[in-house]
Amino acid sequence: MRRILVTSALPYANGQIHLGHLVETIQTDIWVRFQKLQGHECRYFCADDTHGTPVMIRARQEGITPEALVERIHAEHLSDFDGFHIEFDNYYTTNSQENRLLSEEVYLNNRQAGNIRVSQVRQAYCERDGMFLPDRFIRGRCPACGAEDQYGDACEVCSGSHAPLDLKEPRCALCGDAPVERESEHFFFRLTAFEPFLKSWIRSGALQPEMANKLDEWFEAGLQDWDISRDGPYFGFEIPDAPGKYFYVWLDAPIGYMASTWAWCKREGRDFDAIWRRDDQMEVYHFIGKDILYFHTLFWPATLHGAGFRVPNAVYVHGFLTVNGQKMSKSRGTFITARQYLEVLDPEYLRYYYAAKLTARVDDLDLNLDDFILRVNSDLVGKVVNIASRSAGFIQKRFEGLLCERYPDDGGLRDRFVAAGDEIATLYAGREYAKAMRAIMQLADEANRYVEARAPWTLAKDPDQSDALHATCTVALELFRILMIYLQPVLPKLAERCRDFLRLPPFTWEARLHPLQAHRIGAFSHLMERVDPKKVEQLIQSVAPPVESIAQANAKTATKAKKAPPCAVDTESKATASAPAASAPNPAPTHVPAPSPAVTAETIDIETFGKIDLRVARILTASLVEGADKLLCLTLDVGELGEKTVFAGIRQACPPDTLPGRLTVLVANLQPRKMRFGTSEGMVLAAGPGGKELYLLSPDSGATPGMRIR
RNA sequence: GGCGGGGUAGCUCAGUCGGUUAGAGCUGCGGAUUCAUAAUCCGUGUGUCGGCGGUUCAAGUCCGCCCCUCGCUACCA
Repeated sequence: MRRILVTSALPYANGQIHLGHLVETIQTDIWVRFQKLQGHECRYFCADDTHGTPVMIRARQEGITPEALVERIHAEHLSDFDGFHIEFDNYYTTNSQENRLLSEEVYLNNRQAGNIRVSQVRQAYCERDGMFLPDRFIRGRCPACGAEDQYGDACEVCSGSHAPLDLKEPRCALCGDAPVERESEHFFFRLTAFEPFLKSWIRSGALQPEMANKLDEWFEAGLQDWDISRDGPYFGFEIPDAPGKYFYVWLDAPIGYMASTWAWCKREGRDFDAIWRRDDQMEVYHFIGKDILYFHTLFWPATLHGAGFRVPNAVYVHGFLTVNGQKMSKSRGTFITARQYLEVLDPEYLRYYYAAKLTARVDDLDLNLDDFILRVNSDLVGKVVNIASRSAGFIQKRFEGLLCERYPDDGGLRDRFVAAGDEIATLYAGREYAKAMRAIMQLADEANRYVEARAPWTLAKDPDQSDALHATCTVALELFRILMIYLQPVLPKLAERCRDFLRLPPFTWEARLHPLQAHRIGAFSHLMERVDPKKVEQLIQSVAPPVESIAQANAKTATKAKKAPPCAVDTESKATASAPAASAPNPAPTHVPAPSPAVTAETIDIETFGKIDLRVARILTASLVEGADKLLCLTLDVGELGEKTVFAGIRQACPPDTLPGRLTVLVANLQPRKMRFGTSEGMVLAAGPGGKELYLLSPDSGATPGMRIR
């Protein structure tokens, strides 16, 4: 029996779990469940990544302590993962005593070994907020191209990068004050000293070949020592012997894997040292997204090694999730949270769909919702569940639920099913789930062909053929049982329902070797419903952004440089699109909520305002939009500009019959936006938070359609 | 700008060291069947393998240039 420890990356404690996180946790969970099914001891650990500036700032904005914020998010994350049947052995938090002690130990051991050095660093400091500003918390004019309002690290317009202190007219993203330069002492981990170690670790087979190539690129470019300290105020662990200095969140985040293990060890009475201090007791594997490769394949093994801990056996990297071919983004309406999905759809649909598309490589994975419906329905309901559905009835009605006394001659079909298990196991173990699913579906096809060829419905009409009927259905249910064993890692709940129906104890991989004989099954009931396309449509609607923000996103895109650097919204999706701990710890403003209503948006000059062509418009018609529950289709009379068609997300607030004849305000020069229902040629203005609370703007009487508003 | 990954049938993807008429699943279409959640079974694909050029007896598969796309990168992890 192997002893295996598995982790998936730590989700950041600021933000919800979304379908991108789930690529990773589902991939990991399938692997873990498979190993358990094989009879190995396999433990799955994860935690929330809680420290860093974004959490601190958000807590401040919500008026609560970071600890309270982190606790609340922890509960949300746990419930989301649970909803998708992710079975952790422990889901912990990096803001724990275990994590503090381990972080200190990792640091002190490294310091003892001479792997820590101290340097002075000049940084932007905001005197009003009393803190050093991470790159993404400084905004200003790009030193290269002069573009306004750029982040401290990179320009979205010219895609150049720069030092935060080089920004022209810099200001604090929190309060708007100009930051000052201030020098501070920082602690650096001597990553450069670990190059030989890292190179040999990589060659030990710890990485997929394409990722090893990526690391070679980095080696060629030259490693840099790693700044592991941050000045207070900072939500994190204070560094020993260095008052006011804190561990950078990315130092203690992966240590959370160990902390989670430790907490579990205490609970279960297991020996932590045997797991993390020696590498002969347990294999260790990390599942991560490609965005956090750097941390897990350079810093992490190096800090572990430098501190005298064991290093992971392998790091398995997956790609990003796209939705309908596009990166996840709120403005595109492709940003789907775990919660939103669970409100309308069965989690096992998604588990299967992901499994059907996951490989051992780092390719991105596309969730194509049309494909999703077809595939799940066809494979799971049409093929697999159908086998049971079409044979159980006969067993129940004709044989009182009893299978044949001895497993009948099936021409070697069952033997082939059993034998295929070896290859399927190899595919699971190698994370080639897509190939495993294909192999299983081929078996399902065979089973259906078998039933077809034996035509039980014909046998049923002839009393003399009763034995043949009994044999046929016994075989079909046996084949079905084997298929469900193979699918259990992916579909644990369906497998459970099948076991209830077949009246079987929990499956093991070995259980496939022993056919059911003289066994009484329970009554068959629907094991799985088909995906309802209406539900998928409902999901799309629920994540669809309001028309206004579509237009905004569109306008933003239009003004962006050709190589479209991420806009604020996109940045967020990018950060969260893949995995977990991801970009989060790198203090990105992406996790700071929109400005509170008490603060105005960024100041603009009159010229910028002048670019917006606001017009008085008369609403001619207002109609409901088929298939959309928030939209109204308006036709507007805009005087000299003629008539315009606009889709407005105001349906919940404005009964369409109250609108015709009314005057309102139109943004006339907004870039037209193609929507599923037609093209929207502008946007009408309304105030309020949305939903039913929306108030359409009107001009005073006397205004006439087409008048410019200024 | 540099580097890297992609671009193969309506959709999602395979295509090993270059080699017979480029494949699979799903969809669509035609037929069969009716036990089954309108499920199943049989049959059915004339795709400029992103574009152009080159190497070769032979290229989706190698080389060059270009286009599109995603990502990495410029003391930043």
